[in-house]
Amino acid sequence: MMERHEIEAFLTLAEELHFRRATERLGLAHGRVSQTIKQLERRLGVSLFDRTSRRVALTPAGQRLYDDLAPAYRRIQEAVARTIAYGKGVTGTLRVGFSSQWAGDAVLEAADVFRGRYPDCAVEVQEVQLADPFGPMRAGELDLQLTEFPVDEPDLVAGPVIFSEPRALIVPARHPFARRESVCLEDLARTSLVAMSGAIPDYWLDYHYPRETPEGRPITHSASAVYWAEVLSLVAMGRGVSPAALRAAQYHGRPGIVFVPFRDAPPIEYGLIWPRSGHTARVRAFAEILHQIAP
Amino acid sequence: MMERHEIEAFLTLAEELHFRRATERLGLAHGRVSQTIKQLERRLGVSLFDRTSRRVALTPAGQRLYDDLAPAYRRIQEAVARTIAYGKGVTGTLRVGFSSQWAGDAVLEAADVFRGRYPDCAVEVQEVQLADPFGPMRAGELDLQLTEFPVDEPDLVAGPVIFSEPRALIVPARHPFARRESVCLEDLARTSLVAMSGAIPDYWLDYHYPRETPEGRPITHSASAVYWAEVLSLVAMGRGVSPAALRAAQYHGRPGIVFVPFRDAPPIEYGLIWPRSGHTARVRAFAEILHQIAP
DNA sequence: TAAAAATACTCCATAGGTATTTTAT
DNA sequence: ATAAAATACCTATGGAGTATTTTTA
Repeated sequence: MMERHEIEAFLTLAEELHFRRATERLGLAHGRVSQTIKQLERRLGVSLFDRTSRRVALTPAGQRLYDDLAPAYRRIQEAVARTIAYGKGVTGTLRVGFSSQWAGDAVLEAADVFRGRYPDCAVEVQEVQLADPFGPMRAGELDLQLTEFPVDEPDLVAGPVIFSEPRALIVPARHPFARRESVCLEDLARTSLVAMSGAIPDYWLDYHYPRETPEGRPITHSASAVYWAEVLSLVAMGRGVSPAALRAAQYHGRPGIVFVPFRDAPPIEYGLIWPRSGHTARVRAFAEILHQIAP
Repeated sequence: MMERHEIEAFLTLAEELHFRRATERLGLAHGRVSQTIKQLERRLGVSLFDRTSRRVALTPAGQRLYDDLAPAYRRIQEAVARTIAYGKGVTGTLRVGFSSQWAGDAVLEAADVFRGRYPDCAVEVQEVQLADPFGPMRAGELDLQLTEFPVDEPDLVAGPVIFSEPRALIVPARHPFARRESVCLEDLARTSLVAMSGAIPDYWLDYHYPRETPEGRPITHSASAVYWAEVLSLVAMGRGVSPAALRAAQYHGRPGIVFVPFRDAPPIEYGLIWPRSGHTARVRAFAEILHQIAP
């Protein structure tokens, strides 16, 4: 039979097709995977990889073993994870929120994996309005939320950044910027912004809808909106421009507006937040999955 | 994750529900399974078995782990076995013969298992006429044959006995023996035998259709047949009696004949034979399967 | 009190680390 | 000439063995 370390060395090498990378992925010392695979091949009596010092490829026998082994081993890993989860109490219901469609996509994908791994724990996913980003969580309706950073609230904890999105400026189609390849933050001084409003902390508004440029020029705000769709409408009506994630173009594209990438604005960062008193096993489990699938 | 030895200890204990038996089945020293399970439970953070010194039972978590783990681990074992088989060259086509229906049943059952375990090796099964038991093999048409012993041929190898069947005497329905509960070998002196004929060695005929009883009385032979159906017909016509496996009654019962068990004849033994030069990996693989499922 | 599981302690096989050599482009 | 795989050798973790103690029906 195959030992755990042999299975992992084999599967990893079969995926990487590169001894050094496989060894590093497994966190082992140089040469270890080479020895393990060699020993395995000796014992099974088949060569599993064709290799020179420049190229590593699966033999037919190796390919077949990989096809059979990979799903079975994954099932074992999941079974063990479920058992550990059972011990840690990953049961009940986990309610996860998201505040933009692309964050929602990531959450739904993670929820699928989560449901497979922890069948005793239900997951409910719901959207959170940007106008009141922390309301549902403070009302106890959410355990976890994937949302735009920065978040700095005394009763909430923010995890590490999960992913980040380049920023763009949404401008009316007839606006002079609409024909540009890109804009820069200083350009904001020559326009006025349509911002969000609602139960949003000042530090968040200042970050996403600044009042002055990096060089200190003032940025005027012409209008504010409670719903995201309102922002788009106001921009389309020529009432101003609005910064947003470039990726929003794919989700909220409509006639009358154009997305122009920023060439100097830092990307918008997205991460998980949860109540300070709510760092439960289910929250940790979901956060771990999201972290694995996000990059 | 779980190490191989942990998986095997867990699965075996889950099946035996008894530490000593599980330990013995695994061929380990006393106490080893206890320690392994304890360590596993500590690491997973769940108790997998409820146990006193009198009773061992799976916990719900243990039951779930078993249900998930057992099939996945079996798949890994099969994948590894297939890979080893591939290395040993269990590929191509294996042709297996049998010389009676009940041997055929065993061969077909083994062929099913074989096809699952060695998908790269085809199996062909065919019947061999008793009148020429070694012809097809000598003609190169068969790699392996499950047949009646004794077999003692210079160019063929006989493996161990796979199974054996009690003997009976087939008599005409109107024959005085037909009403008996059983017959003995000495009774043969008072009848005459319908025997097989053909390319059959003398030692085989003498064993199955003796010329004298254990006490030395002569046994007359009244007729001979080339096909087994012919033997039955001749007996039904009252031309004589014929020894056979008692189990033949279930396969070849027909009006006009009665099967009467022997109370003193040794059972007929069945085993595998193969060409002396043909002890290939496929032959070994099939023989091993047949040996496992036969008893 | 007897059968079974748990525990304490020892040993050694081997997984994993470090350093060097070989190979192929 | 160089990057990568193979090899040689060493170390130490932990799997397995032996002996003893604890538990419960």
